[in-house]
Amino acid sequence: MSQKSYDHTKIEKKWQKKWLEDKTYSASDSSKKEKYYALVEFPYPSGDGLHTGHVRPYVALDIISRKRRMEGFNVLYPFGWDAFGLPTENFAIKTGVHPKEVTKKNTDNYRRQVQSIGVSFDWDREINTTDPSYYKWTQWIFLQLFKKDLAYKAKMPINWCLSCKIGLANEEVIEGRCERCGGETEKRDKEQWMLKITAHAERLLNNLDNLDYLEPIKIQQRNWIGKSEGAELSFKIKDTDKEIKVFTTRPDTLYGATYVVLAPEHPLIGELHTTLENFDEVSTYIKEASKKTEQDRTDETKEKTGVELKGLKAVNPVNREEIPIWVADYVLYEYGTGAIMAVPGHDERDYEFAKKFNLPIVSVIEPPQPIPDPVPGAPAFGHLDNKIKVECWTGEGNLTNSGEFNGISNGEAKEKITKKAGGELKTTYKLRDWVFSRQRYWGEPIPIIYCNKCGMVPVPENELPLELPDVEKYEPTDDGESPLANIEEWVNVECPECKGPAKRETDVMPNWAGSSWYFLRYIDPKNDTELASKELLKQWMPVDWYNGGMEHTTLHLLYSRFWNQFLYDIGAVPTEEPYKKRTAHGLILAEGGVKMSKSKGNVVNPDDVVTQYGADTLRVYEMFMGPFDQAIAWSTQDILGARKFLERAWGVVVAEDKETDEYKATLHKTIKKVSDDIENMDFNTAVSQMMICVNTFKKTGATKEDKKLFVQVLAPFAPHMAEELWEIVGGEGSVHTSAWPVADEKHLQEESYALAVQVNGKVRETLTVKTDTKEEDVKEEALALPVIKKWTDGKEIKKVIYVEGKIINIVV
RNA sequence: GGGCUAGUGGCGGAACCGGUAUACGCGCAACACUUAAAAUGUUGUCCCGAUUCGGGAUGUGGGUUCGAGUCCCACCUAGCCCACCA
Repeated sequence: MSQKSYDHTKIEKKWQKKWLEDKTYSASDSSKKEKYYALVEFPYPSGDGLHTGHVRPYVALDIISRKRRMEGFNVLYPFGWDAFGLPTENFAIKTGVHPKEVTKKNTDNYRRQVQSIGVSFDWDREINTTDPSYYKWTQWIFLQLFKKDLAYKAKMPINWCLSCKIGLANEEVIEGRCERCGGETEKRDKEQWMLKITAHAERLLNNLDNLDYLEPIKIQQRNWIGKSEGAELSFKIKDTDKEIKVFTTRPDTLYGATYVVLAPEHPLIGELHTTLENFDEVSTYIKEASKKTEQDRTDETKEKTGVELKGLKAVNPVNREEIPIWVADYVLYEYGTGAIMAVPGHDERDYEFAKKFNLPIVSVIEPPQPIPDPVPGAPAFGHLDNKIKVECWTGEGNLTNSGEFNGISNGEAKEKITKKAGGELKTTYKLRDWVFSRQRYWGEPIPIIYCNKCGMVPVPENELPLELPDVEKYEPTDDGESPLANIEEWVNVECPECKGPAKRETDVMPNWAGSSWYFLRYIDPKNDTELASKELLKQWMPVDWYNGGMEHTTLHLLYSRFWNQFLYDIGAVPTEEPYKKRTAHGLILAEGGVKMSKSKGNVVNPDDVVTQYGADTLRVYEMFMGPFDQAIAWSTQDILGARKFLERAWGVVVAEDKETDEYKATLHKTIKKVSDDIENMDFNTAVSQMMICVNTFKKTGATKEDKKLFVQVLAPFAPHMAEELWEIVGGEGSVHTSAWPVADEKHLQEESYALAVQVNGKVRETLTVKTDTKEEDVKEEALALPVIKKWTDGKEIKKVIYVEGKIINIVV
């Protein structure tokens, strides 16, 4: 009798143990089967433990991996830990416990939790970014970047987090605040390691066309890279030997430039301070601007500010006109050349600024008459109304007030005017180089040595890994240097080249480093001579399906594409792009639709659900709760529904076999729908179809062979229960290595169907029609129906529309 | 300000290419079983009117169509991403 009742605890323990022992989910490096590489983003093992939000993507790709195995693929579905990072370090600062120990504790807990959910990861390939045998290769990749001049040092106005005492990449500053701690940030000059991701901008952009990423992901990456084509022009500064370089997308409007604007950080301002008549006013303005976040500076709703550089004039390179120079914080130093030519007649921001400060507005492009209405997707007309549009025309048109260029189209004028001005056509990108150093402890040490004689010298590759030494205190020094700077015996080394005295770099890498290549290491996780063997890489790459959070679209996803492209260029990996297909999951919110957070006390621990209802219930619930790519609120009540479904499923399978075929159509429809839905990540409708199947079985009973088919379809979703049921119905081996069932077409074709009969588009009656009935016969039958007669009597039938298998519509 | 996504019962949601709106689940109600409760099972459950019939309803207002949740236009609301990109 015990076989008849569903005891999730016993069943789940039993099979998890067996799967681990049998290595049911190990990927084989020597299999003749076709490979399939499924990947989920490896987690940062925080002290809070696994989140219900982690479970959703892990289970989703687990379902795909399990289906692929049953379809005969050699599946690699690996897992690991992205364990460098600030929370662990901050915990160490507070408690003095070594980050290594904290990481060990956290990963052990995570591993236990992930294993309790029955995700079919290949645990033999587990990796950890903080393991020296792993970060040896992260450091190795850095050295290759350094050798190819893609890693360089630069004094950068970087974002400085006041509370973390750490430099942040632009990408890590969210609304002017530190992405990690939420603290205030300011701009500060600092020597930083930079990675030249911009060198790959064009490839990162172009390759997107041939990748199977969700469309919103592509759009977001394209916008982030932000390619724009224009020209670089130089304005001489009158009575000096200096000039201002500007970047413009509209060189055709050069005759309309009535002033030039520098970003507050622009070095020319300092260089010219002796000629400046109002230096005090200007430096006050600059100081104010440095306090503002980029967010504030670029907020369109805030009024523009600026100060004229009195005593200086710029000379327009085409008409020799002398125009004023301003400094204003709506111009960003990091973008383009940090200076613009302002054309208020044809640029909205310049127009607003000119209006406020009474600067001249010159029209050099004639708007077509009449001015067309805004077209969606056309160049911005923005918020300007029609009257203003005449004064500030941002669209296309022919040139006027432009000397020899009058009358030609502005498109044509771009190149010609650039040439005349002695400028250069240029493409710029919004994408900025990646600030790659952190003045912190818990990261990969940057393997560079500074020698007074030899300069920057890479640590010899045979000395890698350069291990992170133990420190007594984990806080950065007061001037913001890494805590490593305090360990003299580590810092002071011999120069590898001249053997003279030298010092180590004390900055460490950001935690994006380890995650930029981890998918390669899974392929050959224990290799000590290469980051992974070339043959194995060739066998497994690229990743066939990568799922992760939408929030990583512009950071991790771009960084790792960049690294992979670089490794491809130096011949270390076989594919230019790492991921063939990328999808994204929606967030899981707390009950009530708000974010789960520790401070709100509304975090759901998956352990509790697993204990009370079982892993299979948790899995089925998370797949059933709603569309996979959408954010959705947790509901404790609804978990019960998933559990009841599994109990009913258990019930119909252990029930006595019954010889009948009433259920066949439903069963085969289920096989087909679940198969298709998994591919489209429509897991919610796949589960609902299985529910329909169980409800049908409950009414009709089923044969042993057909129960097996159902158990196989259920297996990716509820692997433990399915394995137990497989044993009960006498299946051979493990259900997870059995062959994925195929729907029998014979049972999918129905003999007859219900046809809706409409009159004037309203359904009045349904008619049961045999599948192959001719159109005329159907029409005749429909018109003869008493209910339809009632609606058509005494009226003229104008038209009868017949859609096979669907409806018939009578128009009167 | 821009972009993207969405708005359907009391709730989560379903609806392929424009073709019977509300599948599936939760909740709720009644009934059965029970001394009772839980569990389970059965039935019902968009709204209005009067039953087997009729009318109305997919954020709002228009439009295209024999037919619109789905397509087009305008607007409202929410979420996410981006943000003076020269």
